[in-house]
Amino acid sequence: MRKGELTRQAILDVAVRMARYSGLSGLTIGSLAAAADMSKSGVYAHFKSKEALQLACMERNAEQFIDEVIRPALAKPRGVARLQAIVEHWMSWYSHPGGCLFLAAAAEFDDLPGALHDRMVVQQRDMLDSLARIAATAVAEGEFHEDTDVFQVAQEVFGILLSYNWMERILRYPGAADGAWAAFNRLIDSHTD
Amino acid sequence: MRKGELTRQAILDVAVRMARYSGLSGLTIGSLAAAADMSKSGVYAHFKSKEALQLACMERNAEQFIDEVIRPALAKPRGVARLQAIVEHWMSWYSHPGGCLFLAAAAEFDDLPGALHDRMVVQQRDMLDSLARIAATAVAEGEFHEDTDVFQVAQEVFGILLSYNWMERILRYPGAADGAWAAFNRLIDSHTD
DNA sequence: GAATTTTAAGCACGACCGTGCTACTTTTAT
DNA sequence: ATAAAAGTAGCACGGTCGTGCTTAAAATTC
Repeated sequence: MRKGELTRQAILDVAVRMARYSGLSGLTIGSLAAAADMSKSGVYAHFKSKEALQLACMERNAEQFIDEVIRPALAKPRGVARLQAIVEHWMSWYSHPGGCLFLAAAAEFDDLPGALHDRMVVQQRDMLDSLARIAATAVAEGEFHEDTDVFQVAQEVFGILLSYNWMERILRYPGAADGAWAAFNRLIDSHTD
Repeated sequence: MRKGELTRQAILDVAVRMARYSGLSGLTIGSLAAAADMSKSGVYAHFKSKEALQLACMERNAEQFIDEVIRPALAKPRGVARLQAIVEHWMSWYSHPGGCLFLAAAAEFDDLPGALHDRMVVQQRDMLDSLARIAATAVAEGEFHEDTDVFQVAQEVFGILLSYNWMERILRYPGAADGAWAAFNRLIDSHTD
């Protein structure tokens, strides 16, 4: 019982790493088995279907995101410092080899029905909510104006992150990070004055 | 000779529409043939390979983008008005059924080598350059400060567009458009004051 | 209208897909 | 140590993939 869970996690680690390159749909059980040094049926037995495997990848990826982005940010003091911390770690997150699986999943399933789509939307909403919640601490601490729309802040911060991702890893534009921080600082200023 | 080109274009129209949902990798010749009411080999004969078909889709999509986004913007007077116009049409572009093929391609090929990746990067760069070039007209017209970094503006505008796309079509957040325009206006203000 | 080129379908190929079943080996519990 | 359970591989299935070749129909040119 314990051994099984162990290899299951090992498989998932490989699967997530592969899916960052090929996407969740591009992931195949055959190539995954080869990469994990197992037989196809050996891998398959751990997930009752391909869709279950894909969903498990999404969950595993979300756990990693929490570990690498959310938790480090929550360790910082509430307010702007925490907001800056999450942006910082988020930018590092984007530089994972193969790219961000959240973004890949969003592009893959954005207009297709199904369980994968639904889970993806929930995860995206959770990520946005994390940003909004942290922005709210800046309001509570008196750093942001009382009437700040924290969802607006979340949307704009997310935009900064997304365009950073594009400029950095697709266009390989050297000024991507500087540009992102400049935009971020102006955003903060406009809400603190 | 003429009839062939005609059906080729018809096939491409269907292909692009399908690829908006499934992505360029998810597009298969079998399903494309079915959707175009042709045999697999009939479709295949118009493109010597799957990769060629995918590249042709990218080109066709780019043409449409120029027609629906770039050209309408260029019809507006140089400067902020033109910048606002391109954002407006760009936002409409994103609401195509299935989503934006540029974004899908970027997510699919961002870290994979090959001709599709290379073409995708060029197209993304062209889009960014269009934004920067229009921002430059705002500088030339004296609306933006002399020392404005037009690539910085392009990056930020692109971020606004990307996050709008996410909020609107994935999260279905009703305030997405308002949020995007609020961010846009603040961006303009900070460069004009 | 005849000759020729272009377009499309039929068909077959090897490969790989997701999925199950069966049998054997390894791990766990007694 | 033995019995039970869990994990893994082998193998086979129907299906679809991209790709080519061959042949009939259609469109174009003379």
